[in-house]
Amino acid sequence: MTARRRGKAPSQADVARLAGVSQSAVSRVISGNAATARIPEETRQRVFEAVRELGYVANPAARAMRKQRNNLLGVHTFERVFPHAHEDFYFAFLLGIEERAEETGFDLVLFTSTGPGRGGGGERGERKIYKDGTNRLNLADGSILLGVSTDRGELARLWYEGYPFVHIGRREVPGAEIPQIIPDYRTASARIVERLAELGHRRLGYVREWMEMEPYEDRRTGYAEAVGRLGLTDTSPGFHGTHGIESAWLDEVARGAVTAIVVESVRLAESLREQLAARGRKIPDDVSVAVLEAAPADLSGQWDSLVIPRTEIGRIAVDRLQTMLDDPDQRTGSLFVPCPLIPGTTVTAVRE
Amino acid sequence: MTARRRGKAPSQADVARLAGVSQSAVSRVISGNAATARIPEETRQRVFEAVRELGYVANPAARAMRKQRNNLLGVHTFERVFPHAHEDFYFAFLLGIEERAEETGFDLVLFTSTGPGRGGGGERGERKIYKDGTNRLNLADGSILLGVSTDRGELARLWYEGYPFVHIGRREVPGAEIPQIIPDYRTASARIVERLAELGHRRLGYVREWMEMEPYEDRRTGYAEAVGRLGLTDTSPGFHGTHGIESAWLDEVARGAVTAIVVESVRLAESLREQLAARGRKIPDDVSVAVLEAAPADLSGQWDSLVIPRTEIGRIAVDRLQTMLDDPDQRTGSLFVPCPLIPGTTVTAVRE
DNA sequence: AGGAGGTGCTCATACGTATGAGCGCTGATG
DNA sequence: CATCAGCGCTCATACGTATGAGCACCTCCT
Repeated sequence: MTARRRGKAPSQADVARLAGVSQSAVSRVISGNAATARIPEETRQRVFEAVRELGYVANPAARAMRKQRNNLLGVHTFERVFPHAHEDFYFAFLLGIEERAEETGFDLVLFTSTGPGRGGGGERGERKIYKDGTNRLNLADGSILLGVSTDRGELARLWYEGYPFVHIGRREVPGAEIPQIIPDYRTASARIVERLAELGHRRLGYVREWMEMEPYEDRRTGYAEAVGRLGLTDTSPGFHGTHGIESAWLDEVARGAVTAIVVESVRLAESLREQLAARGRKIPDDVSVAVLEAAPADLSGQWDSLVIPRTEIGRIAVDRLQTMLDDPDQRTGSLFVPCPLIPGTTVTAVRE
Repeated sequence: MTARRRGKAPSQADVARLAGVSQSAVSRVISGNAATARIPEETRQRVFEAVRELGYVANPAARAMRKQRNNLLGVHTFERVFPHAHEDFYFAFLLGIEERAEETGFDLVLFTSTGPGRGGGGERGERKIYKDGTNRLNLADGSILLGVSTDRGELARLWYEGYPFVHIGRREVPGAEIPQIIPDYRTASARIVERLAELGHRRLGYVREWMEMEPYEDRRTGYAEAVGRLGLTDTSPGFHGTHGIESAWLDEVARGAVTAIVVESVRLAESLREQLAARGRKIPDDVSVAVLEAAPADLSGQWDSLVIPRTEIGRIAVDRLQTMLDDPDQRTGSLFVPCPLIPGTTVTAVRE
């Protein structure tokens, strides 16, 4: 390696000078579009020689400006990644995203500058896509949005501007058809009901969380549909709005009014177990219970439940995004990803 | 928002047209260097109006090309981040990096494209900085290097080319003075020895890992120095080269030849505990033991040990890098970060 | 009246890369 | 010998932004 302009990285022009060719020749050699190149081996060697000598490496900014690609995939999380990664929330998604990005030769940008930063925004650390008129996202060719987006307006604008992105998880935005990749809770819930039916259960119950977010809606419709389709009976007081678990209903369950219960979260399932125990009833001996949620850590509980294929979803998100990048017109719609059921010890055949 | 050129993001030129000014005026308004701007409020408003109307947002590639800054900080790990994050290795570092990046308004690039990717490289998933002549790192203004770099040559080249980076952890490269940020194992080890001395211990032992890496060297010199300085006695067979823990030496320990032992890892400490137990000796009743390593998970063991302030180190790395960016000539040297000792239940005053 | 100094912009250019168009040359073909 | 294809390049330009230089106009002062 020899002389280099002080403080400046060498450019193709420098290489060209050294190799005794034009800058455009250098460009052709390096980003060798062999089809249109028409540069003989000997010249190529001279150029590579000069490249080595100067330690030339392409300027990504210039390259990005010329082509319309960076090979950068953005990851926007609406909160900080790592504290949550620790709690395994974003973690598995990121795992899949990273894997797939590596496999396809992309780098990842974590948009941290969009946070409240110095002085701006609230303590909670919520991140905005648009911040004082600057959308940092378009630094990347496209982005994956992850987490709970509080501001539907931002999503709408992003979509309107034609920026390529996919949203992990369900988020309906009126007037915008944002590409989402969604765990198929609906089918999974239905399958759980089908399985209970196969095991002879006819009278089911459903215990819901208090939240009204889209993902829960899906579970609820899946359950309701399957119950209807299979001609089963649903006797859930909570199904139409109650928050806690009504003790009157629990008494009925204890009396045998219901043989299987579908529950929206492990938290509620644990509570259910206690309350039934207080009434002298055991799971699964007296009542079968399946859970419609599974954080990885919950596996220890041995609940029969569905599993959200987080890593897989991360990988899929990357692929989807790449499809969109390759063909910008193709606005791919939403994609549902099957959620496998994992067997536990809380569901058995009905005994009567 | 109205007409926009099909498939193209609006540029300053478009805004200028709409506002009836020149492109350079737009640039001055937007990246308002108030000092040289000389644009009256009325015009500014017209421009902002046009910006809003078109939904203009700056093109980061062009901007990056013009200024020499992206506000992008690279994070290069020599292996995949997330599988390890899970084991809490990279995790705490990244936590600090992310925090500090957010606070200072930088985005983070995770260099994933540098991995073996499609077809290239080994199964192990090792990542290279230089890959077919392209150094992706310079996509970012500067980078933090994290983990075990196998290839010193890459570091040397990176340094030679004047790219701003800091290396977390110690890595000596002949001929290159790479800026490192290093847990101060040496002082910490010395402090542990001092503490043992204060507690009345005079005859110490040291049990070493088999590895010969720089970080262990630091621990060893710190220990040796302190022992010398305080006039203590060291009777460690392993100190000059043995791998396992010699049973002859353990017998001596059991006979009371040594009252306190410093160990390089929790793994070895656990083993030590067992072997002493087999000889009827207990920690700390008969022998005090301190550990020179602490993965977060190890805290459960209640060993007296040092703690590596990983999050803090991540934050410091970001700040260091920024200093280098602000003043490119200033090649900051290495920085040692103090490692606090955390008290456990395995060290007590000597009893005799 | 004439100059000085300030205001409100515009002009031109540079950053580094990629690429369509084109130019001069050589060798083959009719 | 004229023509023509193909080779091995070079020229020129565009991408979008930032910025030093400078121009036209106005106001104020002497």
